[in-house]
Amino acid sequence: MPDRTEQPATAGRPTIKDVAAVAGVGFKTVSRVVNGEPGVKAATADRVRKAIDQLGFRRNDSARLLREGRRAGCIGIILEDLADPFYSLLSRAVEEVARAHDSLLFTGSSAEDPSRERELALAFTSRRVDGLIVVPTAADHGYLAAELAAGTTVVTVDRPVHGLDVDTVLCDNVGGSRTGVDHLLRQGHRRIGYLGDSADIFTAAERLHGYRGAMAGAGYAVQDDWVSMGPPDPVRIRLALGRMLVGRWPVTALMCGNNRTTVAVLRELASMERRPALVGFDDFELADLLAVPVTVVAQDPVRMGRTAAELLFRRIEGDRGEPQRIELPTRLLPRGSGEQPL
Amino acid sequence: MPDRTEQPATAGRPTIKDVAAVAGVGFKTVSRVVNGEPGVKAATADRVRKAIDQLGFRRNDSARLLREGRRAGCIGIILEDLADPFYSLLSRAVEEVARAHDSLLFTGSSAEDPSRERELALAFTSRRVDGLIVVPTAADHGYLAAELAAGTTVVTVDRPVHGLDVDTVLCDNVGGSRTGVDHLLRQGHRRIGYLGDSADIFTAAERLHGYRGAMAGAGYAVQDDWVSMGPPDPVRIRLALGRMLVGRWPVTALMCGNNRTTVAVLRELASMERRPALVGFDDFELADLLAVPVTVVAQDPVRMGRTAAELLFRRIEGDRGEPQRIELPTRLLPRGSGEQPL
DNA sequence: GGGCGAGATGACAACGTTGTCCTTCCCGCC
DNA sequence: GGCGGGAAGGACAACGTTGTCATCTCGCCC
Repeated sequence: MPDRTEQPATAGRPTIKDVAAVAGVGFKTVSRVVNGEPGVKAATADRVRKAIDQLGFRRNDSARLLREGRRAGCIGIILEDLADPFYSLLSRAVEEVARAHDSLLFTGSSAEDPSRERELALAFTSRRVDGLIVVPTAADHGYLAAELAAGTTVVTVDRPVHGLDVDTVLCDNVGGSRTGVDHLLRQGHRRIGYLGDSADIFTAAERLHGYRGAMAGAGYAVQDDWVSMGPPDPVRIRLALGRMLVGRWPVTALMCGNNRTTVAVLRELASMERRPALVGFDDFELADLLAVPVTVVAQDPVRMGRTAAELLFRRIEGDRGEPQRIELPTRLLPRGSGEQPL
Repeated sequence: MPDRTEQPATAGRPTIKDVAAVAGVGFKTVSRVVNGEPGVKAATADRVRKAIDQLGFRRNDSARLLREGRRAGCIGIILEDLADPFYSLLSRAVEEVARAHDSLLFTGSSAEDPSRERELALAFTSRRVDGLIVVPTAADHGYLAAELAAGTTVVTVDRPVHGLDVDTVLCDNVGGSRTGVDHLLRQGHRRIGYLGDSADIFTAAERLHGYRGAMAGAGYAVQDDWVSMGPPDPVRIRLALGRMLVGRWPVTALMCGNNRTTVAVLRELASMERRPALVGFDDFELADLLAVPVTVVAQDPVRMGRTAAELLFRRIEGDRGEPQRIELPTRLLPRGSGEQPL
């Protein structure tokens, strides 16, 4: 029969004091055993271990980390939407780096809502996370400056925050977009439409900028109707495409500003007769297996996430160098949709 | 000029004691102001608030939650791979429910490695998370039983754990798979191949079971060569397809066991001449826009995640009813690939 | 036999909060 | 003037750990 010499004082999980009572030692001795510190006789240690097993004790890391004070052993990531393949790949890469640094990962989706981003960031810093990776929404980030001043390590990824002196990992938005549009121009297209995300989002604005630059560089004017910026809402996309594709001089090619937009556009085009050439910013799964494989300007979300996380941990571990702004290259992947005859 | 009457004792973030020193009050008074408790004169409260702003104080929630002891305000989710669209949708839904319960979310990918799952689960419970949502790997879960006994609330999702008495949210794997195969049978197919994930994964085994049941139910034998189970590795898939599609009596249709497998199969088929009919388990983005739109048996990862999270929080909030096993329905979405002529 | 050093162990403070309870002060009333 | 009472605010313990230091117990050596 099991001998219950003592039983834990509380109803919750046992503490080292409960273990100590059962083992008949001082609670500091239990702490020593748990942490493998020297200075405990083998016999005593055995007794303690037996008590630990009997009670199912597990050290409370929150209490330990509070006491130790140095690090929390976790970081937080705030992004637009965890369900977006781009961000889920990015998160996964961050998670991997965190794991290598014995750190856990809080995730939170801002849904592009500044107040929600703020709420998440403050919740994370209130837990005293060691650092924060943020895909900043298009809003004032005064609150982040305050957290920064208070000592929270922050890295922004995918987008910068204007005026905030932190490490930032971006991709070459302007150049990538320009590359895509240049590619279409090389195929002979002159009337090229642009569909992008809301213009107040950094990446969207930058990529639009790249498009305009490419068009201007080649000496072609851009008509107002050819540009449509906003969330990847099917109705908006349909209307915009309608405007671009009708009339005497419809666009013959489209540049799409991100993966969500590209997919929405493809879906609309599927039920239309026109088949404009198309280049999308961001790669996406199955792009190569569509009826017309989609040419894209690919970024590397895994590399982006990994880079950001590595920067973050370097800071956490004490690096005090100048904040870095890393711009990752993009790659044009011609697959068919961007090489359609005029 | 700013009057620095006092300065915080430590280099780290200020505490209520630092605030108290600056405001010239006892630290309990600061606590009262921070928590909006009554019993503080307006003038005193103002002084405290000023000190809070001056120092950039933010309450340490870890310390608060340790002291309060009731809940940690966070849960953890352990899944196979955060980057898998199925799981990222599921996580996103969990996140949303957590948010509604003022809870943060730890995420961790097990990569189908039992020791990694265990490591994550123990790291989470060591932080005393309020609960755990687990997509269990195919391994012994004795350690989880111990956590359960110690009072951690656990819900498993997508797969059950044999012998563990916890809430579980599954989809109708056998029925869904059967529906898919029946659909192919109705089109006149008799030689139907099956490609699934490693057979030690619960869902993979169940779906295989559904396939065999459908075939047997219709009175058709299954040849050994027609079944291939394993990770969605391109080489394995290619070899398996090779075996199925050559010879005098090649299979005329394929059932694929999950989204990863379906995508891998589609990729291999793209470079082959044969075009067997195909039904996939799990829906995936763009399935409807492929050259041949893919017929799938769809589950609802968002609903699955939401259901699991709601169950979890019901438990956390005190529900002591019998553990539930919820089986969500699947839906056949005919799109073309499953309706190909024989 | 007494002193000493080393190893084993425990007592207690501290981490940053909140809960409990006590003290102080002021006011009004008899 | 004494007293009751309520508001304001502070002292202190506690949450579950770890760090610091004191104590205790040997065995050993002179």
